[in-house]
Amino acid sequence: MPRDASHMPLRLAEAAYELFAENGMNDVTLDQVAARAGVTKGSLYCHYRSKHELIVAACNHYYRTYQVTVNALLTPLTDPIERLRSVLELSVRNCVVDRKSRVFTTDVWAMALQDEQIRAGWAQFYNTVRDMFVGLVTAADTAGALTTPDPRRAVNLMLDALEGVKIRASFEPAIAAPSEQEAIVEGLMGILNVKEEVPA
Amino acid sequence: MPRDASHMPLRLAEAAYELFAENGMNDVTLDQVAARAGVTKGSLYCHYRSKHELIVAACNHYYRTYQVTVNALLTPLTDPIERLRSVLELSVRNCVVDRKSRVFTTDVWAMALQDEQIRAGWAQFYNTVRDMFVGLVTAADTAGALTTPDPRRAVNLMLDALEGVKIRASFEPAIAAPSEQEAIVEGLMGILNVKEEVPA
DNA sequence: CACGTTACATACTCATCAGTATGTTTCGCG
DNA sequence: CGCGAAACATACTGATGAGTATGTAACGTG
Repeated sequence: MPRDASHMPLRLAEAAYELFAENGMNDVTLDQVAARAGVTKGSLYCHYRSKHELIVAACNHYYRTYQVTVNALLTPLTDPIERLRSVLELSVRNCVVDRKSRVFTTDVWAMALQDEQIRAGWAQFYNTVRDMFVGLVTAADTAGALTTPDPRRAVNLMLDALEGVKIRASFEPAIAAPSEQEAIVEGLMGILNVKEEVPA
Repeated sequence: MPRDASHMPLRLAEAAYELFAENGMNDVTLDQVAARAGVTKGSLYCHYRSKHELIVAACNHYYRTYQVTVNALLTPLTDPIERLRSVLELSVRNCVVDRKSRVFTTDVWAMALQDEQIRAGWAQFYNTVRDMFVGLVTAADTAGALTTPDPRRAVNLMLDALEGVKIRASFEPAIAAPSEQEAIVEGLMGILNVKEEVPA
């Protein structure tokens, strides 16, 4: 066996994610990615056979990182409503503050429209996230902390709003104000927490 | 004055929009745009000085078309709640059914992240749309059809969800089912129609 | 009906960048 | 220790496509 390069694929995927998330996938060359990882394009092609493969790797890296972050946040928490609120606060903060994440996911969405594999990857990631939220809502529901007749539907709408917030944050810097963020979290909680129906 | 070419800028902008909305801006060449408009690239450059200028024109064409469509829908309607619901139904149908609109706006969002002018253009368009919705909600409110303490905030959250639906529609074809669309419209109405607050 | 201006076409340049061909270093293993 | 395989570097190719240079056709005007 030659020298140990088992860390290189991840190293390259991270470098790719960083650059993609700063400048957009179209404006990043493989030379740049290789340079940031401390190698040259020739070496990059030892580990990925095309730019497309590297993009897929960068996506998977992003998905995994998200999962790890959320798990770390949830592990110490036990109160159902606190768990739900914490993830929402994290998510909103992320949408609003983290420009990198916005740039990257927006590019992924755009690319997914033309690319089956990217689309499937995002769909799977999104399903995982949705299942997690449905779990959190159901737990809060059985604990009596809220009442949601159709958790899955409510979670869908709430996640839709969350993605919308991410987009809007690109156009309205004012959204970054703490009071705005709180209000958004409240709004999202409101979507999940269906109160008594008013009879017509 | 030579031959009348006053219609060419619009003609080219329309051709550009069509192609951008089908294949994404990156995958469309100026030769293609010119060809669809029935001219050649040389002629295109008589009316637009760069691809960027053409993209801006395509955006403005899209914005104007949206406004015209909504106005045509609203003109004959008078009942406040019907006006609100109609626009929501149109918007959801559009998000869910019209792939072109999805491809185009997603590309615009991605581009806006790197381009001040595109960003400003979308921001202005979005403000107009938001103001329209705030107007519709306020009208429905004064008519007693719903109760929304902070219309602007509610409209923001509702529009966020609407954009989110557009994204999700790219990954979940099942969303196109009529029952799903109705449920989404109900959800959006729910965001706008804040019922009695439950005291803590 | 010249003549100048503008629309439009043709044919080119030139920069960019994904991908490749080929050489060089590293290092485990027989 | 030397040999082979994998990691890495260097230097190239080739396609693509935005933008340009230059020529021609249409048409209003004096």
